[in-house]
Amino acid sequence: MKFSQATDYALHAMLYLVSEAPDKPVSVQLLAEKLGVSQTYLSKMLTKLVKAGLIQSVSGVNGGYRLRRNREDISFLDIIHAIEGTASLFECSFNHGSECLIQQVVIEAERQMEQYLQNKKISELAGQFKGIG
Amino acid sequence: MKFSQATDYALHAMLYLVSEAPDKPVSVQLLAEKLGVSQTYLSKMLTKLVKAGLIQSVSGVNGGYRLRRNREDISFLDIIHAIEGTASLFECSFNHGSECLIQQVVIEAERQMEQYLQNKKISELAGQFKGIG
DNA sequence: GCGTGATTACTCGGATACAAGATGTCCGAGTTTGAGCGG
DNA sequence: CCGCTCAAACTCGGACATCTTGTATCCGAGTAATCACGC
Repeated sequence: MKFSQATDYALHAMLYLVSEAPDKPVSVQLLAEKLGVSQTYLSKMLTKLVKAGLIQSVSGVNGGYRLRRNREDISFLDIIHAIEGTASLFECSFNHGSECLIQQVVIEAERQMEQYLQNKKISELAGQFKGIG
Repeated sequence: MKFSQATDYALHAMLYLVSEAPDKPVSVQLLAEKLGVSQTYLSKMLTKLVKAGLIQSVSGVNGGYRLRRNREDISFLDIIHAIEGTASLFECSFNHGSECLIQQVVIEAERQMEQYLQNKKISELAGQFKGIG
């Protein structure tokens, strides 16, 4: 039970895009260099963000990745869900009827966390962004 | 990013102890039979619960595991922390100064979830407990 | 009946095995821009 | 100067390798209650 490092990468990459390049596409190479991670692995995360509709890819020379939606609309939860998936964090493996009381409690707790992450927009941090390193 | 099945086992085992056997020790064998899981694996979880101080082991014949604390005091968070560990769910892997804004947001979200789980006691479900299967 | 030892029913911990997921690399294919070159 | 071709700079996707973690089993050691047995 831990957030993956991939989520960490994705959040920082999105913060960079929102802060430094609102409309110009940024290449994986540059982004990976700024974050200090490998291009190929980072590109996998960006692909997921594309599939989630958060950013779009621009192919060809001078291409790269660019924000798709309005910067104010992108929440932490959007990014986390794009990488980690939207499946519930808890699934009861016993088959007691249809509903497990324990599962209901844990899922409600999860909902508390997601609600907070939903209301928190990545753009709120953009002003204080001073670069990655 | 998912709760482990071990946590699922531990929560159900604790619910059983709180509901059905407030003071008599229950053997791993019986508990595993009730839950329908392997004894040896379940015993690993129970060991963790012992180390967390939630239950105590009674060795020898007619031994087993028994609640240690007051049943009303045991929260979901206690059990989850005993199995999953108390480490933060998110750790920024970049070294920008000392504090990462992204990390602060995620950790605050995590705190929201934990607060809910802390206030939710396992004994609240005991009344509606109808057995596992 | 009573003490002593053996048996039994438990927990405890380490070693091991296996599968799945996270992390990371490599490479070939497709796409767009732009430069070079011939007419 | 125009149009064609080709190279370069990108993304995209699959295949692969590796490492960690979760899941699970097995076994030997320790402990306490109880049973058996001899006195």
